[in-house]
Amino acid sequence: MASVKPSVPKGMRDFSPAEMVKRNYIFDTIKSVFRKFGYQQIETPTMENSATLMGKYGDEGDRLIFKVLNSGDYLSKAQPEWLGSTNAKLTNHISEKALRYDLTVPFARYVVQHQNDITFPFKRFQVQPVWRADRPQKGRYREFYQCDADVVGSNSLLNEAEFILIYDEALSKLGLTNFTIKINNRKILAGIAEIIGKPELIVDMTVAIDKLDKIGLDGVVNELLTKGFTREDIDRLEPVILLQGANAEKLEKLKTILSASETGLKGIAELETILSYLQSFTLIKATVEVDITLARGLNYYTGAIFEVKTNETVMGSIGGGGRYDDLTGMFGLKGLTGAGISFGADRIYDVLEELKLFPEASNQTTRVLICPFDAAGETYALPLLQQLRTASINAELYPAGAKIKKQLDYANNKNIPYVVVIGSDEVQSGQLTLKNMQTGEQQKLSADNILAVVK
RNA sequence: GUAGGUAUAGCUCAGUUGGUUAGAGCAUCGGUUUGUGGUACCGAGGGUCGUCGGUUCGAGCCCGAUUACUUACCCCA
Repeated sequence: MASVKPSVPKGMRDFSPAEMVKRNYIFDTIKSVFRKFGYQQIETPTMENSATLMGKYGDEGDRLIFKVLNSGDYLSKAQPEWLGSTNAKLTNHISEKALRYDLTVPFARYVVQHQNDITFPFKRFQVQPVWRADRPQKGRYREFYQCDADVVGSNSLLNEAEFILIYDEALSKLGLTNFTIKINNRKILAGIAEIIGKPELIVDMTVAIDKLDKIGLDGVVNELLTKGFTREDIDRLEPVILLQGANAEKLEKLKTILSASETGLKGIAELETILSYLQSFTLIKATVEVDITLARGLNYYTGAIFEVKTNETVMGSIGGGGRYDDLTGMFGLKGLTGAGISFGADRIYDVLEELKLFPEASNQTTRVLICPFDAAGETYALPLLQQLRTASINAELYPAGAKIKKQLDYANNKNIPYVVVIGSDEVQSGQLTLKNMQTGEQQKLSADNILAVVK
């Protein structure tokens, strides 16, 4: 067979042992916080039926879904007219499955499919990879992990307040000290579009004002003009998007501006309720900021929306979420409300790496390496090896036959702190040589004493 | 979908206005040291210079195409 240059597909990555230790540290931290707030873990399959996914993320989203080719000789069943039609239609015939694009839609499917077995409100979390056929760039991959927590069947705004507490606790535990949880409400955005008199352009409006801190006011104005807004519309919009002040202050001003919009006022009231819940709790490190320009792309959000940004480094958002009133409606279950949040674990990894926030000890896995000089030493070492493991000490035995130099190199590269050297002297005397790899000190000890020292 | 950048050893990269046998560091293996690592010294293996074509007496270098990777935009975690 011809040798193939080893490589992985675009936007996808291998993870080394050292990286996995750090990744698991992030996942474990987030999961433990989810559990603390009463969320239970589920998993869903890597692939969903295309029909489950398609149409849930907008046209742009559909384009970014990885489709999986049918098995078997699908072309033999092909009809001639398929080839003449659009790409999308042909795809429907030769691909019935697709890789999951996020965790929320599969979760909605799960809830509807298992509704009879679920006690509501149902609080679940899920940590799995998702795939997007996007152009990769910094902080964007084609395969990446999401850590989602969602609750369905409860319209209480306490859930939203708790999401903020979850963000605060998890990110603080990971060592971040300066991050902002931005909060907005889709109803407020709808109210603004209503007041301007262009409710049908709400999506274009939110996409444009979302870019305020990126392209500035002039950029936003230009984009709005190309999307069909007039000068007068923008004049009315400008005071809203430039709103300054403390959260309560912003909401008071908004009440005046949106006084004619019932929807808008409802959105404001919701935010006020969430903020009042938070007054009974103490946040560890997070700053909560009402940000009217926060939009979020997904079109199924209907109430509160969140986005988390770190202020210590340049990085896109590291988390987001919101409330969606009718996600399960797409699968035939009406009237079930839900809300959820997501952590972008891969981006959090990049941030912790950049800020050097990973704990130092996390790159040790094996605690003791036994280095035998010969086969006799190896045999002699076996009972000690088991004793160490029985005592819950991570231990390994370097197979006999290699030079000691090579064995110590191995211990070095794996960051193993203790080495036990066993040669003919040790076998004869029963006094084994224990070497501390950090200090270089050696001492002769019995097997029992070694256990006590390395413990 | 749009616009740039890059492609030379396992990895990170040098390589002069186009000139003879393409280099370094790291990594690997061996040795100095037959029972002791991280430092030092000596040595070895490893490259059809992404691919195809063109210009030229001569191309790693110039030109064209192509593929892959990458950055930014759109969109998004």
